[in-house]
Amino acid sequence: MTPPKSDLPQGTLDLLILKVIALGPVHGYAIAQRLEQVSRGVVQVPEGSLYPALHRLENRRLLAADWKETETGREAKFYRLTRKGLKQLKTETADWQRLIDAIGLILGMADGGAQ
Amino acid sequence: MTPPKSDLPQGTLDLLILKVIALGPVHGYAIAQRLEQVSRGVVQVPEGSLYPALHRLENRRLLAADWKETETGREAKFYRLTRKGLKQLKTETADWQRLIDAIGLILGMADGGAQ
DNA sequence: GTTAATGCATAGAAGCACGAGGTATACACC
DNA sequence: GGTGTATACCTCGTGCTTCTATGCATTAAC
Repeated sequence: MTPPKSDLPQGTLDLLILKVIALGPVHGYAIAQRLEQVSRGVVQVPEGSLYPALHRLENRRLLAADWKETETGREAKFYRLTRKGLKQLKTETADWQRLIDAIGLILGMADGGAQ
Repeated sequence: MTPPKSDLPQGTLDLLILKVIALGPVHGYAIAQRLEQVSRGVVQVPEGSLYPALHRLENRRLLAADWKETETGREAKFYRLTRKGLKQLKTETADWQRLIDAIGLILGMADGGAQ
C-alpha cells in the first residue's frame, strides 16, 4: 500500500544531486542509492532521469568528473562539485526554501472553519 | 534585483489551484491574485499557465464551472471543487508533504564537518 | 554459462510552464 | 463619442524536464 510516490517536481532533481555530490565525490549509481536511502524510499531516481541530469549539470560546468576505481574494483565515473556548482547549490537551496515556505502559506490557508 | 522567482515546479500549480478553490467558488483571474497575495508575491501565475491548468483539471472532472456575475457586474467562470477534486486535493497535499519532508532530510544531510 | 547486481548511456514520448498574442466587457474621463 | 485602463477569458508554439524502455559492459555467484 501507499506505493512510495517518487515523481519529483521539475528542477528538484538537480538540486538533490548537487547536494549529495557536495558531501564528497560519488559516482552516479551511488547517488541514486543515497537519495533513496536517506529519503527512506520516498525519492526514487530512475537511471533514465539520473544520467541525463548528470550530463546536464556537467555541461553547465556545475560538475566535473573523473573515472576511478570503486572499492569493488570497477571503473566508475566519480563526480565532484565545481566552485560554480557549489554556488549554484547554495542559490538553489535558498530558492527552494523560499518556494516551500510560500507554498506552505497557501496550503495552510484557513478553511473558514469547514471541519 | 532578485526578482521574486515564480517558476513553479511542474505539477505544483494544480495543487495550489485546487487548494484555493476548495475555500470557495472563485473565477480564474481571482485565483491568480489570491495565490500571489497569500504567498507574498513569491508565487506568480501567468495566464498562459493558469487557464490551461484550469481546463486540465476540469477535463479530469476535478473541477466544475458555472458562469456567474461577479460583484462588479461582469460575467466570469466560477470554479468549484467536485467530490473527486476534494479527494484529489487531500491525496496530493499528503503526497506533497511527504515529498517535502523527504527532500528536507536530504538537504539536511550532515556535511561531515567539511568546512 | 546463465543469472543477478553493478554501472553507464541514449532515444522517444509525454507532460507542463510560459511568453506572446487575441477577444471582450465595464468604467472613468475628457 | 472616443480613449484608456483594469478586468476576465482563451490558445498556440516553444522549450525544458522527466520517465519508460532499451542497450551495453563488467563482476561475482550458482
